[in-house]
Amino acid sequence: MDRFLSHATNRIDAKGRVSVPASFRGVLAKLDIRELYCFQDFVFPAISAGGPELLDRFERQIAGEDPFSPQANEMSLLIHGGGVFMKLDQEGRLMVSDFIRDFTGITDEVTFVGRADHFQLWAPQVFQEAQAAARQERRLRGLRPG
Amino acid sequence: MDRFLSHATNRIDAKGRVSVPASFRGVLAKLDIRELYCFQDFVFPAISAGGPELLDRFERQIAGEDPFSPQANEMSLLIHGGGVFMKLDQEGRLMVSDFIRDFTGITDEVTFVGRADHFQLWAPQVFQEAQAAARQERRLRGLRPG
DNA sequence: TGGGACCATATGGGGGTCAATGGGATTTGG
DNA sequence: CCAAATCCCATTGACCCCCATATGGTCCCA
Repeated sequence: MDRFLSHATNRIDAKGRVSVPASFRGVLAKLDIRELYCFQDFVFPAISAGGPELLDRFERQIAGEDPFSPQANEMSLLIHGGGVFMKLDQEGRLMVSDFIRDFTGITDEVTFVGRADHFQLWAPQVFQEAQAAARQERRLRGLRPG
Repeated sequence: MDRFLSHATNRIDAKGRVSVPASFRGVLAKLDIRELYCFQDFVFPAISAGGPELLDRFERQIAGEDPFSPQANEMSLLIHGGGVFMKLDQEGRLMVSDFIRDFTGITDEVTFVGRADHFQLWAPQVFQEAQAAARQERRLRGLRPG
């Protein structure tokens, strides 16, 4: 597998760590990603995580604008100020910091959600509801799959 | 790490000092920056800090304009009149002067915010609000990553 | 076909290391 | 000579390396 798919929920231990699903770790290994760039998602209350090239992509987008413009400044505030590099420990776990908890509402469990070229960290219940809402909206618009 | 990333909040002690996050100090060491050039941000109520070459860059931009133009005059007023050099003490702390407090509203805690080639000092709550506003604006514009 | 060996993943916790913080002592500058 | 800044040392707590245990699934063989 070469992309992040499906979702899984894992428990946070007493030290505040959580295991990244093995299938996701496999993708990370395959893409040779050793450090995760994590940032606060622009739409959902979730943390998005992917390789450093995610940040590169954002920075290229900024570079296209006037560097002194308020738009560029705002964008930097989000992707630099709102982003972190994180490392997994030897067992493939990551620390669930306040940076993550405050933004997502995560307390004792994390739902990992695959998004092809990156994955996300959600509070389980929030994810369920967002998914249900998305399904509902799709139904209303008549955009059924198949 | 070769650039300033993420954010962290530290407490100001009884003597008015605050620790610069270790990850930021690591970047400073890597770039061999011993003295910080600090100035009042052009957009947000925050103090920006970086190496002396930041000032050089501003001065080069001024040099490119008519030296007697209102723009050049204004720019100089901001980067010269609104800028200072600061040093860290042996433990990597800096004094939070009135220069910083008055402009940012900082009282007893400082949020350090990475901005790639420099970092900023914010009042924690002001930063939270500015970031939320930036995210909201981005959402309205419909600019998704990728 | 059912039981059990085997394996991979998730989880728990000890202990060392380093960063953040607090405060006394000394120097510096006005 | 006084106030503020800096040096130096101590304490606390968070994070990370390392090893141990639990849990669930698969495969093989009787």
